[in-house]
Amino acid sequence: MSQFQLHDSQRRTTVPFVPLDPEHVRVYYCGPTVYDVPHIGNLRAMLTADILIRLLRRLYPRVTFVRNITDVDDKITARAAANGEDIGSLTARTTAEFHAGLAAMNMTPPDIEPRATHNIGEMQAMIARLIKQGHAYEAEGHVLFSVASFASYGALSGRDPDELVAGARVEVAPYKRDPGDFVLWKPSTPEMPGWVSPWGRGRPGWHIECSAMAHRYLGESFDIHGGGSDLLFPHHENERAQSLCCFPGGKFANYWLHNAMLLVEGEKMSKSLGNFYTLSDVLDKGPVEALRLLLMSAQYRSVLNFTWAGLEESRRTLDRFYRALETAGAVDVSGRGVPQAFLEALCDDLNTPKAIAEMHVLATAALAGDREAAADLKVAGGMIGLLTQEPEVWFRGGADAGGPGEAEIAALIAERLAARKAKDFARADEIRAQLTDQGVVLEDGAGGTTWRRA
RNA sequence: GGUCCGGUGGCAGAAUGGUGAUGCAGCGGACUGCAAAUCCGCGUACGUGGGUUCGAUUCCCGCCCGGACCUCCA
Repeated sequence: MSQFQLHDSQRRTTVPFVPLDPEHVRVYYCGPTVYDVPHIGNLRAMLTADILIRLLRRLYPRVTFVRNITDVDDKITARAAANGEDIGSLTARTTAEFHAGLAAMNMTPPDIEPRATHNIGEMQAMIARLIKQGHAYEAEGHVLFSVASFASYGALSGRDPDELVAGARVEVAPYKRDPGDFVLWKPSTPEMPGWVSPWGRGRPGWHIECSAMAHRYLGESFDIHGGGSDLLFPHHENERAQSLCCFPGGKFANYWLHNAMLLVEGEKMSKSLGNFYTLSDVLDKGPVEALRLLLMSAQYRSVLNFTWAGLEESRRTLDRFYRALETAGAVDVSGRGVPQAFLEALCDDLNTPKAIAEMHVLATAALAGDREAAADLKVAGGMIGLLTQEPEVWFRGGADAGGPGEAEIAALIAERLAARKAKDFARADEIRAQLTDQGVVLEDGAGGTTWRRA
């Protein structure tokens, strides 16, 4: 078995991955706050999780993948109000869109997908325990976590708590004992979502939900906790503080994984700037598989610059891979192992660009007639959720493909063949040009004329 | 301002203390009535200034530039 090594954010280095229990690897990922449709930045994070889980499943007998849905949050409340929509309706709709989008992207679904609103009791129990243990305090209807009570606060994100306070630009609420203290529970006005609690009707702070759900489904210690690098501080730092203080006997996450952000045409993409692309924006311009490949074209810890030219290049790369599979014809891949060089690339901290380069090596061999290489290519692609279609479907499109129908194309090809036999090349070229204009490329091969949609 | 990450050929993007992947694009050729696809061949890179070393793109330091986080964000 290839040695899997992973970059751990806390240790700030790449280390061999050693599971707490080799028979059962446990992973927690921060999922979406469901107030809007998924955008390509969300998708990059979700895809990083997907590749991680696919690899772990290849290496270990059992993997539990937990990814939450945050369905109570002030952004949700605000959006629902802005839409004049019921909160439950908004979260149900956006959750469904999220699921549909990830399914379209061929992403591995989580084994458990807990919702914050279904775990309020777990959160309240943790908060009560933190208060009892002296790590949290009540103030003006809020419950706050006391940063000063946790000696290693800042260790995950590499921040010095004292400097944090000095440089803090946050507006410090007067009831905080320490500017770095963060909310575990906060009071709700009657029109806001709220739950009865020992501290009054209120709602949870952002960070406690993940601590509570991770504990409930994975226990006090688990293997990997992941999310976007923007979550490193304060979200993950705070989760860690809460969980370790609540359960001092556990170690919470053993490895922390953070994917880098996405740029769009060289610029930062963010909801607040409003320059983000949703999945459907992308699908208007290219096949979903091309987006999937594009998001894997940079290693997850590198900033990825999303461009339309990049999407097109990814589509052409898939053309090449599918061409290689088409050239080989039907190959038997049942029981076939994952190609070693490809697997080793993934085992090296999920080095997807290198893995894709190995697929190119296989494609080159397959194009030269090596059917074993074609089978390897198919298996490698399948492992990372690519090359799942038949080449014919990729090139010619399914029943819903636009442009001229198959019968029409066949008739034109027949007419062109007759013209060529009669040396009427003007008419033959006219037909080719006509089809090219309609997005259909003709290819004259030894076995006759074939076609594909450009 | 603080903390952290990164700067590789026209583009994307890996590895590496000593012949620098892979793909796209470009150029030349083969094949084709013309194309497409494929095949063969070619070219081009290590932000910058020092240091360590027999030798640095690779290690160390300064500088410049870009990005992330510090505030809702994947």
